[in-house]
Amino acid sequence: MAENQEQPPGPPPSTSSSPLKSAAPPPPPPQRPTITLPPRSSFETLFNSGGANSGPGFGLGFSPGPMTLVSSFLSDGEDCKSFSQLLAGAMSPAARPPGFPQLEDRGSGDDNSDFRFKQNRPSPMFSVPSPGLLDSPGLFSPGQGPFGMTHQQALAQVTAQAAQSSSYFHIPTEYSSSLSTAPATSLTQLPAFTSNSTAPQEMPSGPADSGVAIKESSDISHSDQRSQPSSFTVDKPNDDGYNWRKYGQKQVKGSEFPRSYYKCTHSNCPVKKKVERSIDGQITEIIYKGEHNHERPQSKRAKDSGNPIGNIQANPDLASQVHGGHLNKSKKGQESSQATHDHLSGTSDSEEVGDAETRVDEKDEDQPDPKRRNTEVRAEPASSHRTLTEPRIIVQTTSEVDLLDDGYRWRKYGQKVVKGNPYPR
DNA sequence: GAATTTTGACCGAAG
DNA sequence: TCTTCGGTCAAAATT
Repeated sequence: MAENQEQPPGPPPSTSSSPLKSAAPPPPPPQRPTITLPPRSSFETLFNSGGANSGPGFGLGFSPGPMTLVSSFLSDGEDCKSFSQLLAGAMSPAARPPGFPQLEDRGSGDDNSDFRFKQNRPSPMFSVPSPGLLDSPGLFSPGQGPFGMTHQQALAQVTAQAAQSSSYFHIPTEYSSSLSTAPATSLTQLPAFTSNSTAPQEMPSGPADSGVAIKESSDISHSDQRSQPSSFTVDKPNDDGYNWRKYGQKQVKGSEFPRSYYKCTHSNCPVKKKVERSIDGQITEIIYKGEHNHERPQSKRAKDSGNPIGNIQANPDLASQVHGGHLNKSKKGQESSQATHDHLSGTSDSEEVGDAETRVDEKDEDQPDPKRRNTEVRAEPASSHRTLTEPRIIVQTTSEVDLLDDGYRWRKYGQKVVKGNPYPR
């Protein structure tokens, strides 16, 4: 993570839009305020912090004070500027357009080739505490604007937000103590996706996979993945306890990352999932479709592993709580509800989240197969800066519900006999 | 030899 | 009707 954030936001190579090339070390920007995060990652800290006070595996004592977080941003800063300076630099509209997350600005010469990079990458400065900071009405309220407050106020805001964000990383005792012992079924509630989101959603409720592996990917960022033991790195999309077979890969337009298509290898199991991952293997988006019609196969790793991580890997519900779900529970809850609110209110113009959901949902619900009804649940930061460490999770369930009996009124506008399908659409 | 992954081609939907 | 694009297939390659 730190590496990512330390990555100088210089202009991309002039002629290529390749993300690989864009990762090449550009010359350091001369005057941009940069904040170098401590080498210890949040995730690593999570597992190591607390020392004697922390529980096994997960740092029960991990609850850095707000100033710890704030100061951690500053302590290793290359420029050793004052916080006020940093704030001024980071928040200056002269240096930052309203979108703000342009600390990784590729420079004025940047063309659209890397727009996704800018769009999806978090601000290095604020990605660690929480992208929620980006949504802080105090810091970035469009109404007030970044200059509606003094630096002291901004500092207070950041401090408060950091304190709030620190709670994201606090794992309740019951979770941490049950990590190695709790059966999968004991943690079937889906944080963030169910408890806090008010969006119309239909969580998978199949016999075996009521949770539909909300998250199996590592939320560990780049440097985290490198620094963590291999058991921490969940780089295969089949670590949710189910067995998947990749049946395709495609470069999707609009995405710089290839999308992989997986099927559940269980016989007659219709579940598929699409995984988008970045070049370095980090999952940026997962879309589940369907429901497992079988029990989750026993994970060898889960059985063999004595450490809680093994169980986490085999337990997507738990993983979702530890990797993303609980760690991001509050955050994602906010984000999800925010997105939902924006979606429902139709007033948001900041992000395609709501609209995209609507589009996809309607599209899916309008699928020709009358028995198919897909509900998509996305957990995505309300801010438009989905991070690599927070892969977008989309769950599309397929249930045996009559499409035409979904409470809406549908008008048939066409029918066609599809080749290979005896039934007209 | 089986299971899995890779990859180019194909198909259908949508504009 | 044509083009584009996402999803899937299936043969080859790999594990």
